[in-house]
Amino acid sequence: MKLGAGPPRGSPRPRVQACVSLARMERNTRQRAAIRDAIAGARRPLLPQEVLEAAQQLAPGLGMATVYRNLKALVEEGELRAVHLPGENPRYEVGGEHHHHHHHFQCLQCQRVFDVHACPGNLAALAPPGFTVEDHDLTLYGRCGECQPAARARR
Amino acid sequence: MKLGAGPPRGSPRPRVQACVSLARMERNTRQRAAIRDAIAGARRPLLPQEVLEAAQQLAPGLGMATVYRNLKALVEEGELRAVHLPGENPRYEVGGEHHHHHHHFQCLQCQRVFDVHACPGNLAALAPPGFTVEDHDLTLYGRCGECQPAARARR
DNA sequence: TTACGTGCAAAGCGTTTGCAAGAGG
DNA sequence: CCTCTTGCAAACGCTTTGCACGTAA
Repeated sequence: MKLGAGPPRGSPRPRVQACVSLARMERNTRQRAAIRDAIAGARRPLLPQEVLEAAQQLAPGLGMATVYRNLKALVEEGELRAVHLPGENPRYEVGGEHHHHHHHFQCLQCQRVFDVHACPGNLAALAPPGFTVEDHDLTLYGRCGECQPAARARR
Repeated sequence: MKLGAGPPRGSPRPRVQACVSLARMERNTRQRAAIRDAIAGARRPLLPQEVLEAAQQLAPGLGMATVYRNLKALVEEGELRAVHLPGENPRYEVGGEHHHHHHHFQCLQCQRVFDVHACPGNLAALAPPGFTVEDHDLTLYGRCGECQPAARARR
């Protein structure tokens, strides 16, 4: 039962993009196009390994290092978004700057993830005194429309 | 800029504890006590590395492998809870089954994580129609009391 | 032509595991 | 005394990086 090392949880939370060490990736390469198309063509956030497999069909010989380098660059450019779910490796989906603040819903039965565009808002009051709230992440868990049990086994 | 491998994001969300392959750890060892005390004495979820450093003061010679083995066992026994924050390595805190529902706050400056005992509640309305909400995870981001900019460094 | 991007392989890092020595009961 | 637990080091798996070749512009 191996799990392996995780993703780069290193970088804490790049809320604001500093202008340092940006891997711009300005050239239009065959590999870069394949990676973008692979993600754009998926209906769900993809893991790096899934991106590799999908993009390799468009760009044979594509290597994992290139996938990681481009994912990182595309996220920095705002063309992609990293989707971090608790306890899960990061996935990647399309979503630019103009993509508004939203949250996610994960079905406890089918494990699929959905966007939730509603937001509870003003959560500043929840923090302890002396703390300043600047942002938040919210993940809802439950059952999606397709996984509603015949009866209802709420908790 | 290395980040390193991540934690075992493998298991999605162990809502219910299955009775398979439990690493019981039934003996009362000096190391096990040190690890439990280290976590119980902290006011926030600790990273494995932080647990090691704290527990080593109570049990010199303690190794990281023992920390991981005991963390895993204590979580399986329900004595500890793993705290998964988006894009972060897992942290560990006390909290059995009877431990009440709460959330977390991560300081964008010092990266430490604190418990938030408040809860916005009734988030069921946020989900799309036809979806059933059973639970949620909420993470607040901002600055903790000690990291308030110049102004006042409370607490 | 020339700097940037790619591929490969090796390094990094957090986590897990094999194995022999150590300790609880 | 016997088994479970520990500590060390190697193994693991995902991600990053060094370097030389390939290629967009």
